[in-house]
Amino acid sequence: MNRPDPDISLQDEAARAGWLYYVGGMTQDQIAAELGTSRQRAQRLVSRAISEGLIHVRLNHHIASCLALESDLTRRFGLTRCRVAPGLGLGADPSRAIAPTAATELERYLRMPDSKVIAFGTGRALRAMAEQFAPTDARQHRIVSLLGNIAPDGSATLYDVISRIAEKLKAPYYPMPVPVICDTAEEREFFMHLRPVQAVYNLARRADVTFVGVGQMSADAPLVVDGFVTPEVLAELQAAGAAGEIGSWVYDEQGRYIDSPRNALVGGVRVEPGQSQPVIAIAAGPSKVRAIRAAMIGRIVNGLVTDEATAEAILSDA
Amino acid sequence: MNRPDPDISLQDEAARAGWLYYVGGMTQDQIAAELGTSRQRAQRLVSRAISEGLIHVRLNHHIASCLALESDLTRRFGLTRCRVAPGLGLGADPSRAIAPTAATELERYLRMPDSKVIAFGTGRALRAMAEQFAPTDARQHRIVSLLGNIAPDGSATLYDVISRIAEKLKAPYYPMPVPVICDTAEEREFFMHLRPVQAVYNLARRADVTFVGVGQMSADAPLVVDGFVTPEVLAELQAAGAAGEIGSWVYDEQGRYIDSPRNALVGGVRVEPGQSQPVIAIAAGPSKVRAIRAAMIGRIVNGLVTDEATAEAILSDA
DNA sequence: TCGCTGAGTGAATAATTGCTCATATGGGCG
DNA sequence: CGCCCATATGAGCAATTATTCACTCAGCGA
Repeated sequence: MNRPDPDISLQDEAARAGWLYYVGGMTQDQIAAELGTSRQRAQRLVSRAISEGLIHVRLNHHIASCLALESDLTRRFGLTRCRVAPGLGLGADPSRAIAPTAATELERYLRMPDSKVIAFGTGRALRAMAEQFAPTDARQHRIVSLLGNIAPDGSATLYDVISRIAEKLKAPYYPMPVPVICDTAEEREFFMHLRPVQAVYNLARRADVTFVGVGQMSADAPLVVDGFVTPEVLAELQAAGAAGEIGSWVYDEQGRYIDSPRNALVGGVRVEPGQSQPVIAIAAGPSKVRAIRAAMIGRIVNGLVTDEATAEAILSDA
Repeated sequence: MNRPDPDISLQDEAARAGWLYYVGGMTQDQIAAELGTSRQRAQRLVSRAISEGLIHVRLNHHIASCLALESDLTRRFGLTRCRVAPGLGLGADPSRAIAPTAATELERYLRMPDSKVIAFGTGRALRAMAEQFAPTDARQHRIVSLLGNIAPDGSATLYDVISRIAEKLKAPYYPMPVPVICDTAEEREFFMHLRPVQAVYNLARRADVTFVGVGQMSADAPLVVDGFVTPEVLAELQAAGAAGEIGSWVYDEQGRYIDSPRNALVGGVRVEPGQSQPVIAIAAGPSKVRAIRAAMIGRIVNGLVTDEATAEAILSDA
């Protein structure tokens, strides 16, 4: 990722190949000639340009049915922002489908010339968004994490959405140096009262805009998959009426945070319902329908980026 | 272009096919299945999505050599903005190469929340830009033309860059209802003193940002190609030291407007040198090198979007 | 009504692309 | 010093995509 020279020029070459291919509409043979290399290599450069996210493809047309869903959702749940991306069909990863749309939404805020505090949760969808948006110089903003970055096993790599984003923007960023989930209430107290944690905490609470993922509470819950809760605890939460989770804080069908000892151990900021600033959920997929709807009912979030199938499901069940 | 229903849903379908193809990475067979149509048709939808500009491809990586050229140009000519797009190789239309980059530049201003007056010249490059940028709701801005829109033969179609842009933005726009080039000085006087013309004129003069094309004065001059001046007049202008033209106003090697009777007949606004607001030239191609350099020397423009080959040529001759 | 035009369609085919495999290269490490 | 692993390369081939062609059909003016 950051070896000094050869990698840089390789990226340059890949970017150029991608440019010639997609913008110039040239064939790989022509590109090979242009770059003075073999067709093989040209092909590999182009595919690298895609896989490394050097090339962006966006849709420049609001498909009517998506627009209709957006306005239905906005009306139904009183949202301030709503974007529905066309679905990619069954079997495709919904996170990927919404990533470009989410990235566009993020860029809206990044363009603003005055300094904003932008807060992020975690999750696949946010990561995909982070990979999609175009690097800009947006150092006027501050990027802050809502969640602790200390995982149970010590590895923090899974959750560095914000560092990726901040690097692309050259903006200062504030990770939350606490465990995602503490072992005891005392431990949580201890961490949350540390001076630097307080600073980040306050920054995150007064964020001008917040982007969050939404976790479902079914068997495939990210909390379980990523090892933050055991299946047993999940069962308890389900019994207590859990419908979804945002930043590890679990809420019920009405979007009210549930009163569980488990919630009391979560490090990081709890997104409070009914905010006036935008709180935008980036989430899609059949298993998340219930969780997303509950979050909107409880007004934990007031904005949504999702895909067509999910939007339909949310509306039809409602 | 605007038949009522079938065309709309066709565009929708094309957009969806393009989305599935480029974002979803699906094969045309899969798309055909998804859309319930033949592979043939899927292929045609995808290619339509491209040709109608529904799909946008952008490069998410600053190629090192382009960055270097940008900073060289900025330093050398004291520019406020400069973007250099990677070239598309010999034989390709340079306007197309710079269009996506120019569109990105335009979008920078469109995102601004407070109302701006944005002025446009004409030309192939601007047209290409207009086709590339993403429609947004930016009705806070006003779009104004620098040039007259009455062509010698009465046809105005070639020069409706601004209406296309304004439509995409749903923004109000102000064409300049005067001839591009008047027959006599009296005619020009007459037109320019009409009340509505005055209004547009004043709007254009105080534009917050201006985008212009740059015309060369060689044998392939756009002024001649488009029939605004005869080859004889061109020869006169060349003899008078003409180096280039912006909005039909002809200037010399030092970027000073030349004192020719021909210039006195041009309808529309003359972009004055040394503006503090951004005046951005969108231009590339070997034959324009001299014209672009002169415009920057004379500070008629203080920003530039061009391609690699042109940037190199401008710097090497300087 | 008829014939024309222009856009759209499927089939066939040519061109292009992506993948696999066998092989080379080169730095790190015992 | 030599081995090994990771990575890059070119060839060949299968899959995918673009284009051409012959045909249909709706719209339209004579």
